[in-house]
Amino acid sequence: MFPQVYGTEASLVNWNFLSLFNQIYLWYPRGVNLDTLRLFRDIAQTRNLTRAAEMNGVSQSAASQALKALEDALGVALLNRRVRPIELTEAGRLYYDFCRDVLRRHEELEAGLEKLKGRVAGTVRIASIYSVGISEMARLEGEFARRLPGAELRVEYLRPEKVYEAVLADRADLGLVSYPEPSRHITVIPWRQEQMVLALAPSHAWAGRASVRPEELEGQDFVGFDQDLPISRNIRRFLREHGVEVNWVFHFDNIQSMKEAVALGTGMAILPAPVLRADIEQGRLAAVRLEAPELVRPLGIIHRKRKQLHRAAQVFVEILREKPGETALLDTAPASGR
Amino acid sequence: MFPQVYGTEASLVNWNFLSLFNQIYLWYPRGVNLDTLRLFRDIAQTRNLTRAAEMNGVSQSAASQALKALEDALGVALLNRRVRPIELTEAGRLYYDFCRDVLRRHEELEAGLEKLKGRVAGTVRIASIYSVGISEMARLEGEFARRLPGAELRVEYLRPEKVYEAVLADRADLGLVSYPEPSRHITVIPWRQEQMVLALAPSHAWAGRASVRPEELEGQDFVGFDQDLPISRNIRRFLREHGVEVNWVFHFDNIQSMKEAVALGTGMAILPAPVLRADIEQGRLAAVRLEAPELVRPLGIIHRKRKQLHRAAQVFVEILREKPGETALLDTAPASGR
DNA sequence: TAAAAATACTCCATAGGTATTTTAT
DNA sequence: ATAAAATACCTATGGAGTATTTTTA
Repeated sequence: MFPQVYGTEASLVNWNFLSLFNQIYLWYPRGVNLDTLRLFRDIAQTRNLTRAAEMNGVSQSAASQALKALEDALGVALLNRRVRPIELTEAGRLYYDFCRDVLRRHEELEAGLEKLKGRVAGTVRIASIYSVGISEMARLEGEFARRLPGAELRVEYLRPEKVYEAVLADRADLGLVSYPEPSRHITVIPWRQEQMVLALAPSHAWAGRASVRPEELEGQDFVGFDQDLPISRNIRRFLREHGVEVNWVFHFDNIQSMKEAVALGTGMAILPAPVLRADIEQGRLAAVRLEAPELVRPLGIIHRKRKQLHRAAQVFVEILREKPGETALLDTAPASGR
Repeated sequence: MFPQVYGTEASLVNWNFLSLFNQIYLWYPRGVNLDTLRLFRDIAQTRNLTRAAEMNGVSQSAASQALKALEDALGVALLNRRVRPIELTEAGRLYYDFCRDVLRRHEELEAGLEKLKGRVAGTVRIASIYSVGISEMARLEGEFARRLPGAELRVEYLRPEKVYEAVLADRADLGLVSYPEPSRHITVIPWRQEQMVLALAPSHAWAGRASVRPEELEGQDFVGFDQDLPISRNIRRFLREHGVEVNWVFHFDNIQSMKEAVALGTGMAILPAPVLRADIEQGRLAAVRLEAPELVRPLGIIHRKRKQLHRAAQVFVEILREKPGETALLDTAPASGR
């Protein structure tokens, strides 16, 4: 708090017993904030650091350190670690109650503020890239409505840069993007990895095949993404690594155009499997598995750093993350059910 | 929260519109914790950032940044800055209530924990170096008793290193030391600067003088502090800078022994004025002002970093800091009253 | 022996400082 | 003109990650 008050004079001085202490006591100081309270509440409830850490999107190590710092700040042990599963001490119970009270009070505050802002606290505003897909969203919307019957979900489909813009300007609570890029203002929550497959015109000779090896792509006509998109770089690196050169016929900056070009037989394309589902079902396109499990498109949830997500938005994030990344590994066949 | 999840792959990629945004939006993210709540409460009460900052021991700049971060996190303005003095918005009032509720709840928690620890929440445990002096402490104790009639003050006088030890081990809430040294575990709150004066035997020829110039010290017999104490280095640097060489007769590691040596006429000494008061009054020692206003002994309050000081301890710190540093500039004459 | 928690080590984001500019009376 | 608040710029630190060790059942 007053770190460099004596900086000029006294910190040149070194009392040797002090440097000694530095070696004796090694600890991990840390600020206590709402995240800490949530974490401790979850630790108290689950009696499991690892799980609580996971629930709060941090590592087990971070949870352990936060806990230690908390105990240190309070000057009292909150958990009895001599037993498994861990149990709360008397002080721990007091602190647990404190956490719950404050967290509840904070929810009230949020509700009050949302009301002021003239919004229903239950409205989640999503900005999404086109290629996340309507069908996927419909499923999410259903689940959301089931869990929070009173709440509303508003989804806007935008070009990627507009998604970032909407989140930054607080016109959207959450953004769904591919190759999510954290920045000073944007926090990324990983969502899922979509398997990339080879999209073909249904009339193409390979249309019926079970899979294709990368080497077979040599010299084929290809429809690609604009060169400066991350997904394009990824694909080109992949081809390079397999020593394959393809014949780029067209480049587009959006998946819709690429699909059309492929459907017209202009060439083949490497695309995320989920975006092809409807087209395959309706016979407009065919898809073949590529023997390249590493070729995926990461999707992420973005939101403004430090912005406190309200309850409904948190629930939506939970729903998104519930089905872990592996939706993506669905085969090229029209994925059965959900 | 998930900072390097895509670190390996995607952060090599740079979407140019993102870097653009980084230049457009410049803000100051910051965690919200109890300090923030206290700060905002004080801002709301004083309607004055600068004053509130001061009350919380941070700079005006820090307060401004914290406030901005807070508004950002909440997504709503808390203050109307178009007027002076600043006034709260509707949201600001909501947040102010929130702050008070949480802060009160936190005090309850603390009280509960202190009770558990078997201590009265009103007991402040002070570890102090000897030379802060009994008389000074008596005054402080009186003021403390006046403000918190139920509370108890327990003072232990220790050697400097033991003071640090007691604070580190949480055997003391606060420590009073000279040349306070912040460290990984210790936070320093500046307290006051004690003017250094020339201590003489009452029989010494200079005893009646109003002041002495540094140059006059050349060749005099001196009683000094142990060489490796910060105060000793300070004094020796001072002499060196004035091109003066004195004749060191004895070195001691504590002020009491030095005073005795001086009283016996072994030599003169440069000592902090306040520690001499009683001896001067009782005629055991004389003191003369040194024409060296820069020669001071800084005193500081230390406490464990991140340790939450309880209410009574906070009050004690306030009392300590109330009389700002200039007690120290009292002349060598037996300081009149307070 | 396996699962959970604690610790070692590292990195970079950020809280907060000083200095300066902008804003409101 | 002046006092307060905001901003520019910079640095030390501490929050949180991965990797490893220690602990309990």
